[in-house]
Amino acid sequence: MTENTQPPTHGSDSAPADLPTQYTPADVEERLYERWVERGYFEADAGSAKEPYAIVIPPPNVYGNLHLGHALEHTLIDGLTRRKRMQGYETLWQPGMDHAGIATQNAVERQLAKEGKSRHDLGREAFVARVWRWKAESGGQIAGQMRRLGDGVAWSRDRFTMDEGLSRAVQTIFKRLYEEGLIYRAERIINWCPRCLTAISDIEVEYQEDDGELVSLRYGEGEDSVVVATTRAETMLGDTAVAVHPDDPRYTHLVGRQIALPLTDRTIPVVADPHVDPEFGTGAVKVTPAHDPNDFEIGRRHGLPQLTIMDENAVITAHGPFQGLDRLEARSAVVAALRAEGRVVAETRPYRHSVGHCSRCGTTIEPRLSMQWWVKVAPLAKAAGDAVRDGRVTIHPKEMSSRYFEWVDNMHDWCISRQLWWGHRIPVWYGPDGETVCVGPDEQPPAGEGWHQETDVLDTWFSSALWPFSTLGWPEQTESLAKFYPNTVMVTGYDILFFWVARMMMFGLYAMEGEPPFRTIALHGMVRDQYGKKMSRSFGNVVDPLEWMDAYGADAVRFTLARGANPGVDIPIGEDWVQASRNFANKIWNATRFALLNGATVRGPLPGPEEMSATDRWVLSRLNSVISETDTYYDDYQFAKVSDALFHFAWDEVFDWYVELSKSVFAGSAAGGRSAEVTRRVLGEVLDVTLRLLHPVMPFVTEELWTTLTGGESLVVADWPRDSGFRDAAAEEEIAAVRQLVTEVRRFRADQGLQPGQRVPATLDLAGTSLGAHEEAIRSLLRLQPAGEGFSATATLPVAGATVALDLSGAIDFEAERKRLQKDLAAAEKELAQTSGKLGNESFLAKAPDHVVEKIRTRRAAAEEDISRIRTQLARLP
RNA sequence: GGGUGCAUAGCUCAGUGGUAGAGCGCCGCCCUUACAAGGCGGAUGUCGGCGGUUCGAACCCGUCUGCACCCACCA
Repeated sequence: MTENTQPPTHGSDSAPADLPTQYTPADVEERLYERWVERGYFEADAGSAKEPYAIVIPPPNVYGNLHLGHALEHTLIDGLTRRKRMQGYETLWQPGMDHAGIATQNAVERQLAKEGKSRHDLGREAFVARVWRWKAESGGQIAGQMRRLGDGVAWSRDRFTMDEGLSRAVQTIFKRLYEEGLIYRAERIINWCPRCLTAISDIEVEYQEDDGELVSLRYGEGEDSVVVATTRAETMLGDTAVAVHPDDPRYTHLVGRQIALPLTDRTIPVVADPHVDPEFGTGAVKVTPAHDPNDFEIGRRHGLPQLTIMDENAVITAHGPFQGLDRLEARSAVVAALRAEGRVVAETRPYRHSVGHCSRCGTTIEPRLSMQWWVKVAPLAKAAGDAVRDGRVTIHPKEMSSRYFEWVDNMHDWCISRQLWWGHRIPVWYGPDGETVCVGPDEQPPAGEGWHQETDVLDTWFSSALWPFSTLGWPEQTESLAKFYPNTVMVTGYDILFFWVARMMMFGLYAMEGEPPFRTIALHGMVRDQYGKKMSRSFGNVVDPLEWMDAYGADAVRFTLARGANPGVDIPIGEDWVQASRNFANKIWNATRFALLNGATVRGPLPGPEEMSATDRWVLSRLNSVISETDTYYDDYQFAKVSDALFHFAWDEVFDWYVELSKSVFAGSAAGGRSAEVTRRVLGEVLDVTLRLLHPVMPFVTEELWTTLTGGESLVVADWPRDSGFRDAAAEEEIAAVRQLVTEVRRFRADQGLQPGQRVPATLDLAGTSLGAHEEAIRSLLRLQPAGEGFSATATLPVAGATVALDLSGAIDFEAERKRLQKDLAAAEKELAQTSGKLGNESFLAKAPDHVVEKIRTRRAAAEEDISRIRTQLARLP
């Protein structure tokens, strides 16, 4: 590794030609990642005396693949942890995966379906064994993708929500909650997915506007009849009442009476319930307590029977002609039957309304009465809200807090039981005489005739909620737990604020004696396509990050994502943008290559300010500003700004100007006394620091270049740069003047149609400016030739206090120049008028702060100068 | 029905009171010996509409319009 670390000597022909002219990610990524892992850089030592910095990975679903959203999340987490590691923290990026109960089970069931089998053919045990086998393959894929991305995770600590330790954690907390009455079993209306055949929680239901039909039905006869409306006509078979508002005069005569329910031989009561909105529809509501959550509540209030008319497949079980029909078939059949009886009032009407769908399979949810396990969330949610309210936990960006509170403050009890096979089986045993025993991790389940374990498993988010401490060994009081809990930051998408973040807060605070699971929640947005559209399989705009990494390298993908990552805001990304980042990586590569070819070095102390030229002092002044800026943005999770600041500093300042200005020094033509030695050292310094600053976001290309440039061991364990405090405003101004001069003359050249490479005889009068030292550099950048004998200027440009006289050999296009100058003059005159207007305004002078007035004065002076300069130039034109 | 946010260059977005910015795209000229995945130069905006506050508004206030998202047990 040290062969190519000797900075080559200037002028040597054996300069490091071993660096190819283009950066090829495939040549370095795998090699570097292997090296990092082998050397254990990413492992975290719980026994270390260093201050801890811990982030847990939002565990990817084990059955899945990493998509761009993961790539974003991992880029941000990796960036944060790499920087902190460089800053000397004991850094843990905890890896792991989630068993993703329902999603994984569905995926494996689909697989089985292809073989013509169902999970019931295998039986529970064999099915679960099969999922485990599949987990081994699929999980390996995800790990591979993470390595490709460069994720600096502590692989030795890899965890899985279903592994033994985490299962113990689940059992432990379940038992505690159960014993404290915070977990209970109750029969209620739940969201039932008739395809997945399980209950799901409220947040697993996605509401969509669906087209349905609203049917108005007449119940009862004559005076005693009432019209109700429904979009789910089949549920009328389970109606056990009609409800009206207590104060509704239209129905007072009916309250308490029985009316006939069509299609059945039953009569049902009319009840008065304040829940009914008299303004809505007819002001009368059919009540189906077993199939609608509202009706369930009304039924409870009035002691109504709960009549279940469908089975778990949403097939009608009620006897009669509808038995055996699916709910949708039954819907039209019921409407037809009612119509035949003249019960349908007016025409049915198309009706767009919000309908719940299973977030896993899209099937329409069927509210269903059933016995389930619940977490009583009120006390837990209260604590979770308070931790943010009192500032123990901070949410970034803070606007997202309101969403968090909205949910935490209005949370209903959490249905945690799932009628699935893949997941943590609920540790409760039922006895022959109706006993119920909750079994802790180290306890033997009750033995004997008639005992059996609950068949339901837990909601997958139950174990995810323990993630920040279960991964650290809880319930054991491990060294890791002591060191890395609470985690420093939770980096995740705002879409799982409710699913996951709020629940980690609840369980973390509960299990860890009031210590929240993390200090800060940093929320990122969703990755979208280049037009800002959501990526979805059905729309066909989903991108596999691996494809882009193959084509442009991991750094390019990472940099693109980071550059778009404004806190909490969605991130559009297109392939063009990844290309642009790849170009940036290549630019860094070549700038470093240039530096190496010219003997840039990091050895030896940095020369003192007095030994350096203004160019050197300028770039170092800027460098230190950028270090400080980078820190500020990182500490505020402003990844877009970090990336943007570094991009512009590196490209626009270092590569475009410092490197260009140094060329004349290396060419040995710098007459202004710039020392090549000093320049080599400063260039080495600037690149060294810039590569360090970029490393968290672009780990591969920076590592490869930095080790070559400095001979250092690795950027992963290198020190993070510190702002030395060095600033040189005078040098910054001086270089700004050089840039202005060069740019303006270039513009003139371009306007005159001069070939960029064409050398033009010229004199450069820098008297009266402080730019004397830059003469050679300016000449070289502007392709100016020394003016020989008999030089005669055809164009003279006063710029930035200097004068450039050029011999264009008669090629000058005076008209074009006159036009341009006139345009500039107009702009300058407008500026003068504007600034003069302000300065002539009493109120402005009286009320504006001094620095603003001063600025306007400066602008006016500049405008005046410009005007006289341009007039001079115009006057010189023939 | 509530809540939050957004409307700025062709596209995607920064910019919270003092001369309108970036990336990509576009136009022109160049293979100038680190890089054509490059260099240099250029064009482009009534900062969604209307009012108000202010010496001064993309920015603060009101209002209108159009989007987006979240929450909610509207038959």
